[in-house]
Amino acid sequence: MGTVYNASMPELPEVQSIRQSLEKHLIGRVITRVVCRRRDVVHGPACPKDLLSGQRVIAMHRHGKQLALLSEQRALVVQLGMSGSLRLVVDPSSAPLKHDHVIWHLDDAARLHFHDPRRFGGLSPMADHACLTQRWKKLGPDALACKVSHLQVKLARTGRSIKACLLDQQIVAGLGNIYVDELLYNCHIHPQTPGSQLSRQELARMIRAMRRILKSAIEAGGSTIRDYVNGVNQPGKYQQGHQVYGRGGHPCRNCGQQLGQSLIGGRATVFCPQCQPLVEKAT
DNA sequence: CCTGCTGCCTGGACGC
DNA sequence: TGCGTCCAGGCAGCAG
Repeated sequence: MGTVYNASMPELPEVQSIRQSLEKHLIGRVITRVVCRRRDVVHGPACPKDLLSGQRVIAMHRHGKQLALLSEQRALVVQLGMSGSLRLVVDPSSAPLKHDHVIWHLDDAARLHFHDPRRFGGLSPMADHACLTQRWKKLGPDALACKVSHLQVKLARTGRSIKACLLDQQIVAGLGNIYVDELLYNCHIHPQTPGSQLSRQELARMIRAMRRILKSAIEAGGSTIRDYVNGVNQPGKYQQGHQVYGRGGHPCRNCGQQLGQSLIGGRATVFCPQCQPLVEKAT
């Protein structure tokens, strides 16, 4: 293998796995106390009530890569960035880890720890549910619910590469570097293809592939690149399904040609030059 | 408005 | 062994 990656890189499937693993432990619990060990991971106000202290968790939602804990009145958005995780800690004697920045104490004696060594993630308190709705309205639709017509409209007049477009959370929410590369490989589309050049048919194929790939990744519990685990310490298995990510310079599993690696849309990008040719289209 | 680029941040890999 | 350097990437902010 080439580069060994050292981050969990939570994208939609990983965030969904975390949500699914935590939901049953958190919903219905009252947060008795919140300990904020690093103020700067909270964006905006960080009073105990902003972090849901004294409130009952009534739901856990997800949009794209963002999670939200909801109480009766408020909400708290959790963004994992690229190294963030949420961990349910049941053993009352276990000490917090070095980068456990926020700890929620629950009424059943369990705790929820927000851990984020690189601090690209963070927490955003929402005064009410409407604020959360408004925040998520600014993002594109969740990748699992994205419609062909939406992509067609958003990409119609853009000059950006399809890779940059799919990474843009305002166009579609939930994809990161891993799943965009996997998706484009699956669809035989070169990552540098201008977004506006894709036909409705190609976009329809892309959306079907997006759902298929994300769903199987969720079923596999996400991708564990190095140390990713869901909320209750289980790793994912989808990394075994990766066709291109982390395989730059290795043979394509479809045609055998060496996979190319370059910087596209500001990101390290792996693709097969033979299976994903850059098609020049007359304008 | 649109787009691309920079910097934030840590720790694992690698070279000397 | 230890130290310095590079690199990964989501996202906000900024410049052209």
